[in-house]
Amino acid sequence: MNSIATFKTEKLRHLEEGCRRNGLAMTVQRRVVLDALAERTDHPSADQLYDAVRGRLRGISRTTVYRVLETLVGIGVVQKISNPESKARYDADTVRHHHIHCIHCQKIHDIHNPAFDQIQLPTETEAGFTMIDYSINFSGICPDCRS
Amino acid sequence: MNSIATFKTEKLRHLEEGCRRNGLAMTVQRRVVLDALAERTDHPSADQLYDAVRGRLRGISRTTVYRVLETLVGIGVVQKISNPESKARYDADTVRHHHIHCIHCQKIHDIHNPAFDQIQLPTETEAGFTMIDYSINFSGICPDCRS
DNA sequence: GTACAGCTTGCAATAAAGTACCATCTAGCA
DNA sequence: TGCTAGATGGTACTTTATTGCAAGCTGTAC
Repeated sequence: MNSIATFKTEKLRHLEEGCRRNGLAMTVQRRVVLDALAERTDHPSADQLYDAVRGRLRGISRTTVYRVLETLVGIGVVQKISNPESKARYDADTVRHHHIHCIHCQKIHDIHNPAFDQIQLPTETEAGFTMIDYSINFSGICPDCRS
Repeated sequence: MNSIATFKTEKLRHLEEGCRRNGLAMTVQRRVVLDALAERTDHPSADQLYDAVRGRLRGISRTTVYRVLETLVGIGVVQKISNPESKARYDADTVRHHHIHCIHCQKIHDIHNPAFDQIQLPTETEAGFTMIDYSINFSGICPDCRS
């Protein structure tokens, strides 16, 4: 019943494998940042993650958190979420899923619904892009903001 | 054959109506910023738009461009595009359409394809959000970056 | 276990993107 | 034409992100 713990273990293996494949070191910082991200579903920004991580690894620097996140994105262990705010938000879940964001408070919630995964991904658009993946961005108003 | 000119005229009417409805003034700055945005399809950032607009309205300030864009978004004449970069990008096209962005150069291209507009928009998700709209974000590699 | 090479980190400085404040100016209206 | 609310310009500042470099740590070879 501890699905977060399972997910974290899985992500850690993902990180080990990614580091090995890319000749990168398995540092404490990389482990801790990934761990902190994997246990939340609110798609935090780099600074939010920095705040969370400072408590558990004294002395870690803000720069490192930014750099680690970029590295994790680079090796595919973490993804950056598309959002209309002016800052990066991260997600440890890298399998295709979708998001709904509240237009008032900018909260982002996951949508795992197989009905939305049936979109026919064209191999080429009219603009000549090579398609890789897609994700649906729903916009709406969250329960907290509806009052 | 001058569809950009037609679109600009249409947007200008849209702006007039939006200003009237909201008790806002029709300033030159608002007109020029909207005009500059309406003639491009590359979803520029506020600073890119500032550069474009400086040439045609001497003395316009960066602050004003940022403010005008927020106002235009507020009255629904312009929209902010969801993107994984850490800056806002704007679009004068407010009817539902989708985007593909190049993971290398961050170029964003429009996708107007009725096949992608058939998604069944649930009235409520499991998270209790009230749904408003959606947009599909495709990711891929653009022709220029494929070399 | 020790030592080495190279990647990583921390810190400080800097850049980029966005916001706040306030005096001045302008659009819209009588 | 003159008045008034609201908008702009300019500056200062905040937030978010990036760069450069010295010191430190990871992974490997012995």
